[in-house]
Amino acid sequence: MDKPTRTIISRRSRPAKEPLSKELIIKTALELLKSEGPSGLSMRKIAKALDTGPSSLYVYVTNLQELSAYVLDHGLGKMALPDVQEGSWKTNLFDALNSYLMVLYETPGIAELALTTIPVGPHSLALTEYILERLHEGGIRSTSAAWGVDLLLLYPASVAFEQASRNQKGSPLHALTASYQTLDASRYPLLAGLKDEMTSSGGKERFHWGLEVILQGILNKQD
Amino acid sequence: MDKPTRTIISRRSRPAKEPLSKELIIKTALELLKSEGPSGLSMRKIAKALDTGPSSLYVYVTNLQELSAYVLDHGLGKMALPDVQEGSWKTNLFDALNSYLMVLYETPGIAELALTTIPVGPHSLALTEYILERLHEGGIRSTSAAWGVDLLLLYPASVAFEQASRNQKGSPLHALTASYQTLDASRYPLLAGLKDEMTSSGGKERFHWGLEVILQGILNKQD
DNA sequence: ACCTGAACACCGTTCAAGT
DNA sequence: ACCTGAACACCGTTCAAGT
Repeated sequence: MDKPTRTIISRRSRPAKEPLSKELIIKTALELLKSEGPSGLSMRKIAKALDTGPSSLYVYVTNLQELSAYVLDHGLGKMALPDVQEGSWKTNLFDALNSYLMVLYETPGIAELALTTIPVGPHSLALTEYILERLHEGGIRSTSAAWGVDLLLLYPASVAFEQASRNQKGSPLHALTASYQTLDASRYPLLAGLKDEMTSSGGKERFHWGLEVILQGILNKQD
Repeated sequence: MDKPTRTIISRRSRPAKEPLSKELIIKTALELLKSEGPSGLSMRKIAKALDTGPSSLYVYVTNLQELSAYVLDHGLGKMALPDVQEGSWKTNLFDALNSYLMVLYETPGIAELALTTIPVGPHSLALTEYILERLHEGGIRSTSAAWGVDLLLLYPASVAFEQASRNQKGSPLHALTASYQTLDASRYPLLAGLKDEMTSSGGKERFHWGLEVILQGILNKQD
């Protein structure tokens, strides 16, 4: 996350303005994403925050898409992957994915990136590798493992993103809730009957349930 | 929902230019989304296609977000939900989700909407209700059913969206593939070993596998 | 009631020009 | 080599003004 080595440099000639760098751009972008949400992630806003023009950023970064991938990975740096020595493979797997979820909750903009950006970068890869290791320990390997990771990573991202959409005030949540309230019970009887279960985010319990479902399914399929 | 009464009007005075309407706007928007992809879904482009200014659209539609929800639902109108009389609940469930997937494949822009837009509207609701019915037939109900639908709907959308990202040429696919090729086998040994399975889209087989996993998981969890 | 022009406040990206 | 100003080609949304 932090690079404390940098602070030692401190040339006297420049008062506060650090020189531009890829690292600094990514960090600034992530801060903007945290403070302003998805719309904060714009070349122009990042440039302004760094006190330059937008064109200056293109020296360090190819385009916004690439920058977004870096920001995603940088954000994932906060994850805590549990010590392998401590618990069962399953506990560790769940804890890792929970840590992933927490990062996505904390900075909802990252959840959107996780869903729409292809995760390259060391932290994404480390998480994937970690999950593959746990699945391997649990006896799940090869194709099952490869396809399973996808499912296991997708779920937290979508849960976090849905939450984020729900918390936006201007968003279509109102439309959704309104629509569920108005639900024509004769046309959609089951949906109408389950509307409370569907609308409620469900919290930790629901998330855990989903992971269990996926994992049980994977285990079941290969026997 | 739909106002079919309108078609009867047909005044001779206007040669080809239909009068503006919510329906027409949604249809035009969907065509643009099909032909130009996600960037085609813009108020200005829709307006231009309808030979007006963007401000005219706001008479019929609150904003782009709301319009997107309508476009999503309109696109889902092409789904074919299998006749309940014919097959087992499981076959019907899989066929319905496959039909959903096909619509999303055909118009990749819709996949992105499915992932980022809260699905209100008759066709979305009909699909949800249909799935709940099949699950009910299969003995899955209440909370399991409510939470399960979420998982079952999420999966096709993400599969289609991933595919769409993969097929974009300018996209980070290159970066992904390159990154997977360059994968440091000593740092991420399992990932490196599975890179072919992970990169390949896998097609129908993989999709079916994923649905089975989710369904098996749900069935397993409630016993 | 419906439509429009023009404006406001934004975007990403490029490129010639400066230091 | 690095940075910048200015421009290009776009956005969504609003609103006074017209018919």
